[in-house]
Amino acid sequence: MPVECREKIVDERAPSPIAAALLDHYDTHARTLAWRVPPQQRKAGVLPDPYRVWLSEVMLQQTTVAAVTGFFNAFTSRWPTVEALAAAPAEDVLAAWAGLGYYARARNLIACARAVALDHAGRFPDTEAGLRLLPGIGDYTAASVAAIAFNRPAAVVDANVERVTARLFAIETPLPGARPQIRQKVAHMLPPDRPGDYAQAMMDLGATVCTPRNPSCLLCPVAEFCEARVCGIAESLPVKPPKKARPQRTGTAYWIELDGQVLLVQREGKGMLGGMRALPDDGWSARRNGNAIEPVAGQWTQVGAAVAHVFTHFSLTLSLALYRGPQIDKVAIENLSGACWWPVERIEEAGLPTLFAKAARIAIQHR
DNA sequence: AAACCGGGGAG
DNA sequence: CTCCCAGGTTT
Repeated sequence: MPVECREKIVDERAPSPIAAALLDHYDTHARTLAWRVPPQQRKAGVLPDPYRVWLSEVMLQQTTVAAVTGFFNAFTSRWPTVEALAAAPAEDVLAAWAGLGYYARARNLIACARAVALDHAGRFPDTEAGLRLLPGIGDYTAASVAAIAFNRPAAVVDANVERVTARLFAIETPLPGARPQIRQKVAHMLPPDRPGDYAQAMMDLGATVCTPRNPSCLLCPVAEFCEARVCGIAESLPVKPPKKARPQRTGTAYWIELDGQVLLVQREGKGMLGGMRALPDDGWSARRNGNAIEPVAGQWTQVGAAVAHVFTHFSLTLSLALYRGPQIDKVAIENLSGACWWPVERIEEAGLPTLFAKAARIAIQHR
């Protein structure tokens, strides 16, 4: 990198002109999102409901705005308050989460709602440290709820903020090693009067302008301060560690239908798709292929390579086997762990994760 | 520090 | 196809 690129563009001791420019841009270009208060109210100093901020932040963990919006609206319509969510049966909440992924979030969501309702009289802690103690709330979520819902001066660092900050200061240290430096920069620029808007302004910029590929530097409100842009290296930042190869696994799921009902199981509480309803399967996992052993003896019809599905750390080719009889002894089959019969006509309401929802769709076509 | 944990949209 | 997303928990 040329030496002149190392010169600081901004005097870090003064109130940050970067933050000021970000806030100005946010005031006119903020995204309209379901969990935000309307601009009119926001400018009048109205803060959003902490329950809605928390719920949105948990849903948004490693998940795009587009994927979250429908789930957020469904959850807040059905459970308008943290007390309502805390009082809901866990299986209802897990079923409502089906399709959103990372199901440990849903399990922690329930635990957190109940902790807030029972241990905190239904009020979310209003400090970063207090929030950080709750299940499913890590450094990022604690900071974001503290800043956005309570206007606390917390440094909010998500993947957007990492990218924006790495570029602004031309930080070439690979992630995650660069995080302490990034956090320091974010904290140093933080405007004490508007921490929540500052956090959201950074995230909006990362989502709409300072994008991973083809950033729109010509439209960027802080382009004049951006060291990476000056050096022509914006698109190459932040530097990320190399990804690992994804193993390919095979497995089988089993469709056992009798009298208009299909046999579902509830998966073990932890691990892959933990706690979710599912079709019985042959024990496939990220570590190994399934054993292809049918759960009960009988006549089966194979639907080979029915579903191709990609998880974070492995790919799965799921075969499907349909039971053809003879009539199953219901008492015997119900000995399968977590087994229950579910009406096929209401399969959409079972809350199957996407993998099994795909398999069910194929099974219904082939029965 | 590294592994584990979903799913979908963008390019 | 590859990349990445308002990360947290566990080992």
